[in-house]
Amino acid sequence: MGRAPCCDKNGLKKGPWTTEEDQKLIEYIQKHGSGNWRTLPKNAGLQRCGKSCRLRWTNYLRPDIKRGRFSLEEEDTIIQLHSILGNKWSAIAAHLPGRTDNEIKNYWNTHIRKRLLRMGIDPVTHNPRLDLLDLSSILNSSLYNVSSQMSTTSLFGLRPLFNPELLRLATSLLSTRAENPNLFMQNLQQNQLSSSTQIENQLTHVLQSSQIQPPVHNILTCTTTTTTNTATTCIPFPSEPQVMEPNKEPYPSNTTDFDAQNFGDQSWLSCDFVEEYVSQPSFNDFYGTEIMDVNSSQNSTFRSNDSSNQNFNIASVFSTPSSSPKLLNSNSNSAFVNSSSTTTTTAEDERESYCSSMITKFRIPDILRGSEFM
DNA sequence: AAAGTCTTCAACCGCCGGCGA
DNA sequence: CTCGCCGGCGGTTGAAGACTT
Repeated sequence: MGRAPCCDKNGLKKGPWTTEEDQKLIEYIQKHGSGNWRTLPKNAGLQRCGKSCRLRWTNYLRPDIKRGRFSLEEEDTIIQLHSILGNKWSAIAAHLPGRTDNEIKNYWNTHIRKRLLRMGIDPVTHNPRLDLLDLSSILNSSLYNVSSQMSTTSLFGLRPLFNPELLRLATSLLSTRAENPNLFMQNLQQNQLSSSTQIENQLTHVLQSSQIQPPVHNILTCTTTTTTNTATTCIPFPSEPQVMEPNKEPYPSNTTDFDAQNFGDQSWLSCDFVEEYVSQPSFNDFYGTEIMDVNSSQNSTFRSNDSSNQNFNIASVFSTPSSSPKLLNSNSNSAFVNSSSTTTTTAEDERESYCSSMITKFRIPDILRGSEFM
């Protein structure tokens, strides 16, 4: 049996709303509330179907709707939530007060999604697009001096660290963050150490299951590019967390390509897949991500808003290629933005850089920092 | 200045799940 | 239990404006 249409469409207006129609709808809802959408248009004197009225109200006329460009923080949140929730726009919108699911969906499709694609990130999986990466150059480099035993899955996406339960908990955590930031931060702080340890254990397990010995006391690096303005996230692994002093070089500054090196007790899991890599305070404020900025000018600046934050995470084990042709398949037809440091930086570029750093940092381990996941 | 192309986003469409009769 | 209604959701469309040639 076919379903009856939501409303009789005969004689009902479609298309853009006029200001008069808007006014009628607003006045009616202010008086009577937004109860029965089916009968609302008739009662309000509108030649529209109830669905259209509801859409107009929820997506445009509602007084609590925030209009205007999305802030970096909002973008940040959208990307994070999308990596967890996928295209659950209403769920994402629930975490962004004043933004509608439709608006977020549009913004994703017209801005963020395209930007991720330009940066070689699959907007669906939030992983680097392997088809755009020159895998041979990566595998032939000194990256993970462990021949080819590590699977690309664990190599790139840390997917093995993910499981549905973690996803559920991550969602829960983010809800907590939105609803009660204080509680969220409290939970984070209470569990920093255990989280850190357990993440390391998980990674160790992954490595072992891949028949790879954990690179204790060695620096595991990728071959660096000659691109300027390179930044790298370094993760002590698996030694104890440590604090990097600002402007203190964690490794020889004149080294741009270092294979397994021993730096005393410091063990680093580092990566420099990304070239344009901008640390963003907003993100660090929340996740406490530690970023090591490795400029070819030999200034290795450790950026952290909070020097007391001794957290380290396994985030950004893989950063994202955004500008270096070396890492992308030159035969690819995909659009490619070469945002070298000599290029004039636009607002969009900045967002792209921010997006790059953010999306990279928001790998699974960032989520795992939350106590609830352990 | 005009034509063509691209981008944006409000609005529509169809499907789905919850709920009550 | 089944059916129909309703609200909500995600995917898609297309008009309008912006941009390029």
